[in-house]
Amino acid sequence: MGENMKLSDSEWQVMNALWRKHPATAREIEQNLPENTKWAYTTIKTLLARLVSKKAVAESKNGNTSVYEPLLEKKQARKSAFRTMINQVFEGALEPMLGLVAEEKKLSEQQRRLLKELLDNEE
Amino acid sequence: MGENMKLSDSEWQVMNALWRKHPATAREIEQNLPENTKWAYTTIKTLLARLVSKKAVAESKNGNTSVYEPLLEKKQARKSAFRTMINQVFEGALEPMLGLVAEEKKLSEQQRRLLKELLDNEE
DNA sequence: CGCTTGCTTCTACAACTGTAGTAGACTATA
DNA sequence: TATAGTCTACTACAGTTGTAGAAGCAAGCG
Repeated sequence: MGENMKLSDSEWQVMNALWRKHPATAREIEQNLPENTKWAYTTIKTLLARLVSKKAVAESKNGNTSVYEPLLEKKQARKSAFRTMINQVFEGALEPMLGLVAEEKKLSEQQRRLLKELLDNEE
Repeated sequence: MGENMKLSDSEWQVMNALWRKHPATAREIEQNLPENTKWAYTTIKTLLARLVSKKAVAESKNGNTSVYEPLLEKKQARKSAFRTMINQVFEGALEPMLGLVAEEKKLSEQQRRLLKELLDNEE
């Protein structure tokens, strides 16, 4: 079944908004987009239509208004994007990616130490 | 300078081959593509031309033959793809991504334990 | 009832991608 | 020198993506 779904950058924005709150109308989705994302309303509708035809989103009517619901699950989508990246960007190896994680500012010393350890007794 | 480089799927394949061995001619790159990737030679040339115009790759001539060299560094490219994914797919948070890593088959029990630990003493 | 508002469906259109084919140039070879 | 092989530079062309405008229809308002 529809697992190997490929979302474009803009589609991710919309899906993220929809996962955040759903079911949702296009207007509500608009509200849930990141601050810096300002699209014409019809742009959002276009993206939604594309997602519907991909079967990533379900559309139903409440009167004249469309109400959207994710069909694709967030976890599923994330996992698939993650795998794709590991394969394409890191040529299938987790370690180099974890190496980048270890460089992240956000980590505490504690975490960084654990991650190092994890990577070390790798080789 | 040119850091926020965006590579397409096919371009990643080419860059990976080029990083693996360089400088390289188009023929050599062809050799270094994954087994399952069989492109017409001119397809590779087209992709290389696009990468050259993006300044991800440098082209020089050896006689009549073009020789390519990466300009974009692998680590740089990886980091940037990684960041993009964290932001777009994981909405800026590392932990859910590490959660996926923890589910990976490839990890040893040992590693998985460390990763869990790392994630736990998070919040 | 005509106007404003809000939502919908269609249509648009350029840039980017995936994937080549073609024709011209040069070289080694029979 | 005619022929085959290998490059290169151009051209092609459909599908995807980003981003939206236009026009049509229903509901509330004055």
